Amino acid sequence: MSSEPSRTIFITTSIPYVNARPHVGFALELILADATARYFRAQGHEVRFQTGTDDNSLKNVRAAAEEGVPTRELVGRNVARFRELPGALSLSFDDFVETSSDERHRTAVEKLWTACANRGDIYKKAYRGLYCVGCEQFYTDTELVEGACRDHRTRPEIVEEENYFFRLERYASELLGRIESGQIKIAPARYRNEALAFIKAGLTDFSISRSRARAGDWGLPVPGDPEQIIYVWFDALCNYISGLGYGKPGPLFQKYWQDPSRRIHLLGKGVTRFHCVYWPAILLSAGLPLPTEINVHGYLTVDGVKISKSLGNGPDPATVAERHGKDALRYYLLRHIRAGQDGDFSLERLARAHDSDLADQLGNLVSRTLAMVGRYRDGVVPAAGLLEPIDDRLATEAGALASRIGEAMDQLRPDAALDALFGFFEAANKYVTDAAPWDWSKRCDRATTAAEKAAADSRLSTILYILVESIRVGAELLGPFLPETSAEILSQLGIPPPGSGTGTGAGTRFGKYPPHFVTKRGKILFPKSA
RNA sequence: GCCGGAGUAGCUCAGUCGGCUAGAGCAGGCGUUUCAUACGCGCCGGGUCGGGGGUUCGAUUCCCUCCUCCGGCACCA
Repeated sequence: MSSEPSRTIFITTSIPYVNARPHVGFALELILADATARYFRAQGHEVRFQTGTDDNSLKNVRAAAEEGVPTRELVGRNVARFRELPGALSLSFDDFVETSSDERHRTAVEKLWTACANRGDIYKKAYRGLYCVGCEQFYTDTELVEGACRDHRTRPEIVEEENYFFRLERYASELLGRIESGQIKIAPARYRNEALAFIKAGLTDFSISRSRARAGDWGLPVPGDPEQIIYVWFDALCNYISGLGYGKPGPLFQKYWQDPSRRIHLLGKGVTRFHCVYWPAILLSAGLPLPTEINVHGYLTVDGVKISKSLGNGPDPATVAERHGKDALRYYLLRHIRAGQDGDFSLERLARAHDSDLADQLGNLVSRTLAMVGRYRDGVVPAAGLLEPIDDRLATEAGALASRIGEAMDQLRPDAALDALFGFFEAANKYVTDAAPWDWSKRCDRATTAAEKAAADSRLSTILYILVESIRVGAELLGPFLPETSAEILSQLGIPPPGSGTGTGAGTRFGKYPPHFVTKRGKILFPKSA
């Protein structure tokens, strides 16, 4: 195996606006990103995984107004809920950008604006629109009901204000080329097609500022024109580079934005246009590198019903994780919500996945194996003797696992990776049945000659070794997806925690771990409730 | 309206360039093992592959049409 050169990877989630507490829909994105980041780290890449919150959204202002609290207060309260997520969901992000309070962000946005302005891509133009005073919002004709605002039943007035515009049109052909050539890889393909169709339909310059009044006096002011607030999308998209210190470029920005092998954005299908069109155009204008991959996931329904932040019908991921287990939640979201597709979240299905996949297949496999090592070998893993075909088959499958998972993860497909992993655990369970170690133990006891006893004993040892080693390899590979479970299994196998022992990469190779280490039967994995 | 997806066993979905008796997982039924978290393993799926039409020796897979659902074109993870 040739060792791949170590490469750096930058991976982000989109940043949600914080008008409410986080729900499972966003947890999906965080967990997808986390598993991906952990996977690449385990592969020896230098990874920086960043997330954050979109504090400056007008939706936050509205939510605060409805509650009658200052925007700052509402944002602060909800940001805190998002910040609790890493512990609750085992997230391993390296940085968290709060757009309303992070100095790095403010300086980065200003710098980005200035860079685009210096390029001649920002200009002032009158914006005319139908404005509802009650909503403090502009509407298009189609959003109105018989010419009136549906909330206030009043006819909006025509309001005109000067805004700054971004010369999006200038970048149409360049964007087209970058996407068609695959320099920006957009997956699934339908979102790539949508972006292309959108660009081909003709791009028009878009407004990137609001009057201070229209922005609810919330957000970042335009450099040199404090009466204008920067449009929240220009602001929010910038978070990706502000966390790397774009405002004051240093080694971090160089390493993870200028030079990395991959810049990966994970996002939901609702915000593809901003990421596939606006954001790359802004970067082109500022003379910066573009994302290499834009990976789009679908939306979650809950028991078949659309999640709505304002309705608050999205389950709180922290609560679900606490009640059903973090790894059970991670597992459900990573495997049973198929990559790039919409999916349904239900506690029943989560419970079913927990019981039949995690407890019965994986947990029980570990349990029965350690029980046999305990009973037949006093907890000490024996060395293998000669391998029979049945042993070879499982060993071969174990040996191929890493590359199968690698193929899936290179396409950012944790669901496919877990398919492979759990298919392997299933094979290991079949192996137990077929190899029937208990038979060899009995044969050992009933043996009438020393040679017969030795043969049976050796066969039993081989089976146990194959089993333990299979579980070990599986557990190593499980790490990015179910970190706690992985660590617990390795610990029960008597393997020292990462950093002190098996290391990465080679640790997923079958047959590498030496025998004679002592297992420590621990707690039941995924205990079932009833 | 235009563009793009999707409609396959009770549920969730796979099905490469058209072709062996259309598959998997879950749920359910039957059987079986005993190392194990009553867990595992084996067997059981006659489903008009949304409807209709067409091309073809032959279509779930190509073409047309219709129906249903969803998304984009009109600032939601």
